[in-house]
Amino acid sequence: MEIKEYEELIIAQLNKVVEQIIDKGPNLTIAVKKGERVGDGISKYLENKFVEFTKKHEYFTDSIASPEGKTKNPFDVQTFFEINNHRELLWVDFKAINVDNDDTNPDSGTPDKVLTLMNSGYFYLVYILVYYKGNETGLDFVQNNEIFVKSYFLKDVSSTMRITPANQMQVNGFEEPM
Amino acid sequence: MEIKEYEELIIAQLNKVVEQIIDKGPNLTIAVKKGERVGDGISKYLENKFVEFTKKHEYFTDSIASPEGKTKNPFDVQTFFEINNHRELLWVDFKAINVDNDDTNPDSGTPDKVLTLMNSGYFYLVYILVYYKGNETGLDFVQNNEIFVKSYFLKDVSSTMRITPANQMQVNGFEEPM
Amino acid sequence: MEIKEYEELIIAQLNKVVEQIIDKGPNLTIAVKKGERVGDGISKYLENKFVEFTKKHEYFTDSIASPEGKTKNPFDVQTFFEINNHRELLWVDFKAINVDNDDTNPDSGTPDKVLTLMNSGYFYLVYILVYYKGNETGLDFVQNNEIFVKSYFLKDVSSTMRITPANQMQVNGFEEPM
DNA sequence: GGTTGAGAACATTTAAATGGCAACCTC
DNA sequence: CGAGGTTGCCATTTAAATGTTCTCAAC
Ligand SMILES: [Mg+2]
Ligand SMILES: [Mg+2]
Ligand SMILES: [Mg+2]
Repeated sequence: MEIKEYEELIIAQLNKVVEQIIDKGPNLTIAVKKGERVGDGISKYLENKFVEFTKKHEYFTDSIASPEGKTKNPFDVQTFFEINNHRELLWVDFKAINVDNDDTNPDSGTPDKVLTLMNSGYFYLVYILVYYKGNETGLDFVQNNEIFVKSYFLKDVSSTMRITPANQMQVNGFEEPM
Repeated sequence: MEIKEYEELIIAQLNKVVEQIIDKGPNLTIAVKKGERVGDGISKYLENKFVEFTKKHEYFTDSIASPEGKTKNPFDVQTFFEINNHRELLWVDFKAINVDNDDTNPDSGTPDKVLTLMNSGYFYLVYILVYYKGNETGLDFVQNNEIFVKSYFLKDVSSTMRITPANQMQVNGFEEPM
Repeated sequence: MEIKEYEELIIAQLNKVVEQIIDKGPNLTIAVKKGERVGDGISKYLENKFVEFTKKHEYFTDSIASPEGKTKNPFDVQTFFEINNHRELLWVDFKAINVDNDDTNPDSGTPDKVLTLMNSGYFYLVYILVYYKGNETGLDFVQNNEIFVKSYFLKDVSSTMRITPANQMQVNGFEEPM
């Protein structure tokens, strides 16, 4: 299999898992007041669900969520993508975007962890973006450009990516990957 | 009145307002999973209550909460302390500390806003610390060293205060002011 | 001395300082792609040089550059113009214009830009325009209509001008608008 | 005198928005 | 061509934890 197909398969499978999570539970009871940001709670929800939904999966194995209380953990989910005796480690970073706000440029991880990951022989850091809106009692996952979930690899991030003084990669939440 | 007494009166009155808020509503329905940080939601709650509780107040007037959606606003609450025809503007910054966590060193505002405030002829930036713990359905405000609320002025902050690369003042949440 | 002459002298002296800066270093190693803007970098360069070049100066004293990171700072450089025991505070704002970009038009376009800003409530005293072009390794300062530097003297800063707690400039204001 | 442990002090990382400004686009 | 609005790009600020390093005291 070509590398390109292989990578596309990973992305497609990740999208599918998270789409299923959203499909089974399209709203959460996490309250969102206007202008409030609840990324932390949404991420924890998706992390746990991801692990649950990949307990038995055609491609993903050994998924773990970011450990409780580890507020500086380098991944939200770690999982392995397995195909034809090849086993690829993935670090997933969820981004939860409130589409009622004007714009967003989330911190996207320290660049240092890219090195950590590569030194351990792996490569793939993946962002998974989800979109939401507050309602009276909590929040709904919603579509952006007709999709609920957008996954892409750090290696494909837009060239407008930059490093902030806090040593975080940063890229606009609506910027297309390459 | 001496400056010292005057300042002590401000602090005592601030503590009293927030103690009353907590007394009337000692728990919130904001869910706190272990290791999660819900400072944003707690701050918004306290901001609105502070405004409500100082609508008619012996000392505080014209309180306003941080405007909705302004995620970069320099204060959580702005209020005026009035006594003997003297009117003092205060900028309040709430800090919500989860006592189940090991430690905390919250970002405490950009140092640049100190100059902004001074240029406009004012001086008093106040931190108001509250403590909480998650429970099954939400959170309880709790005591730390037998107090629910600790207020102090930026000018009295511990000398261990430092500036982070993100241009935020930082100080340990349990550090005593001078 | 007439006001008009006085103002012309200030402008002439400002132009001279910046012309000297450009003369001593006619190119920078700041990379410029077409359509990109590097105003920030050029401004920082000119600010520091301006302070350096007016350390000992016939007319300018006590020059300071804008504090690092303060985007809301009302000036790029603050300096004092001294003549005959008269001391005038000047706030300088640099504008860097890439002549390769589509909008650039000599003479009339640029002053309009400046007036627009002024009408929208900005209050800078002097704008100093410099022109540049990208090259292979960085950028060159260039002439526009045979001049390297163009300064516009806008209007006096009223003594009632101040920065409000909401971080806005205000003239003749009484209460803080939010 | 060196080692260990504890505590203090500080650095780093995590959650995601708004705000500013030059360049571009449209009429 | 000019005016006005929009877009793209980046900087800054906001929510609060853990983790590392240094210092000092006790053994
Ligand atoms: Mg994440
Ligand atoms: Mg606060
Ligand atoms: Mg400028």
